[in-house]
Amino acid sequence: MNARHAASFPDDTRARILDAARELFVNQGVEATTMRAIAGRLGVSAPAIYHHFADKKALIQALVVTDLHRLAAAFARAQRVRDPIERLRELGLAYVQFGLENPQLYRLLFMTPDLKAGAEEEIKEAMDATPEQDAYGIVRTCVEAAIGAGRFGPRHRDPEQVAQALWGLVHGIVSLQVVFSCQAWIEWRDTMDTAAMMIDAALNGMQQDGSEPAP
Amino acid sequence: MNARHAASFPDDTRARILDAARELFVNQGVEATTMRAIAGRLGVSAPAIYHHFADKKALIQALVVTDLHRLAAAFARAQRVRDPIERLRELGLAYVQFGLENPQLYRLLFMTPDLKAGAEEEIKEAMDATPEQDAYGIVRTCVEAAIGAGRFGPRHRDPEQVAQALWGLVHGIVSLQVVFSCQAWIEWRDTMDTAAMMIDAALNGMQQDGSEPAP
DNA sequence: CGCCTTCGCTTAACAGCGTTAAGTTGATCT
DNA sequence: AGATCAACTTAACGCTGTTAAGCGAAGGCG
Repeated sequence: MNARHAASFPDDTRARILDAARELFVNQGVEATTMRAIAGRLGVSAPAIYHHFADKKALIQALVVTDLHRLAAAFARAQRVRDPIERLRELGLAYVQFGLENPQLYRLLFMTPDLKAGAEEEIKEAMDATPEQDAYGIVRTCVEAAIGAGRFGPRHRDPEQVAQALWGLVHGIVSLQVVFSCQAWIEWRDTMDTAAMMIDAALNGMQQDGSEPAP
Repeated sequence: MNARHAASFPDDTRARILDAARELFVNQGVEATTMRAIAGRLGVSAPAIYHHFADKKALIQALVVTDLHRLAAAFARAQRVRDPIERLRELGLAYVQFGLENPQLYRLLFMTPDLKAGAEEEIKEAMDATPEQDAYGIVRTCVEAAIGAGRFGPRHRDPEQVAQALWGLVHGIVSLQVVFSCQAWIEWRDTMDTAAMMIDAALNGMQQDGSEPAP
């Protein structure tokens, strides 16, 4: 028999490391979480992790690739909306809600530079392998549908650019909140309200021509 | 005489520490810059810094308070535009340009959480002391002018909310670029173009009513 | 069966980090 | 002159991510 010995599950150690790391990262942040803490939670020593991941960066990257799918999953309900403009609106709101509900995970996925520096290939592969879980691809496809239906003005014919602009819009509103919410010198309004207002304004504005509105 | 001895300038050491720290932070990032490296650049030992700043966080915060004014300075040209809507557009473009030209400084100012956690009071004081250097205040004032002139639709009567939404819009576009520009699986468009397109769309959208555009 | 490789893990250790403690120097104040 | 204090030094601490070396059990193979 070439089955593994039944001391425990196949190679669940790698998966258990990822789970422990995710929990600690989400609860106390990435850089506040030490390799020793992750290992300690599993009852193993810190260097044991290095048998499964090259270093801390690789561990984080593996988590990022995995959890990018969670965002796409949060898009499920929004994707059922028929009208492409309405669908874009719902996708944007779902994005903001995802970020507000998982601020530390959001930080990990979208606000940590240098992190994805060496993982381009893996991310691309993960996206191509399961396109229904590629959040950016979902948005771009939706933009393409809106453009194809003639819903956008002449300045908004490039799906890539429009998708990037809309992503930037919602990402900015979420990440401002993540970074500055503790700053009381700004009278913060409810983030979901602000996001809804701005998404509607942007979508409305893109449905007009480039012509000036009445002053 | 109660004048200082003339061995060197009054207490320029503190200023020299800030300058060295800024240069290293901007060139290699905050966490890649060590206290020993900052001190070494001045020819002093690392603990010497602790006579001028409580810890690394305080050093960074002092730098943030100082350099927030640089952004306001970048707003100077845009503020000369008469029309409030046009002025908002130029402010947004200036913001994006500032971020793209100083990506590491931008990261330091606007993308580093926990950093400003204990510095609320100082930032607020710095803003109140020199309101013409309060970048957020400039934008909010401009939004108030646009609202006062009746340029915005009924859903956009709250200057604070509109200012936050517009800030989020430009911040998102800049920070996506800072974090994801190295990711080649996205066909990035020119950031300034994307920003201009989206700023115009949002401003246009806010100038309409909340009514639906023609499908 | 006995050897021997390989895997998964251990303990020990290293270099580097931010930071603190204790001592030294030199200018200033009384 | 003697005390004081700021500004700095060197030495060291505890922590980090990471590497080196070794150890025991599992499994293939003659």
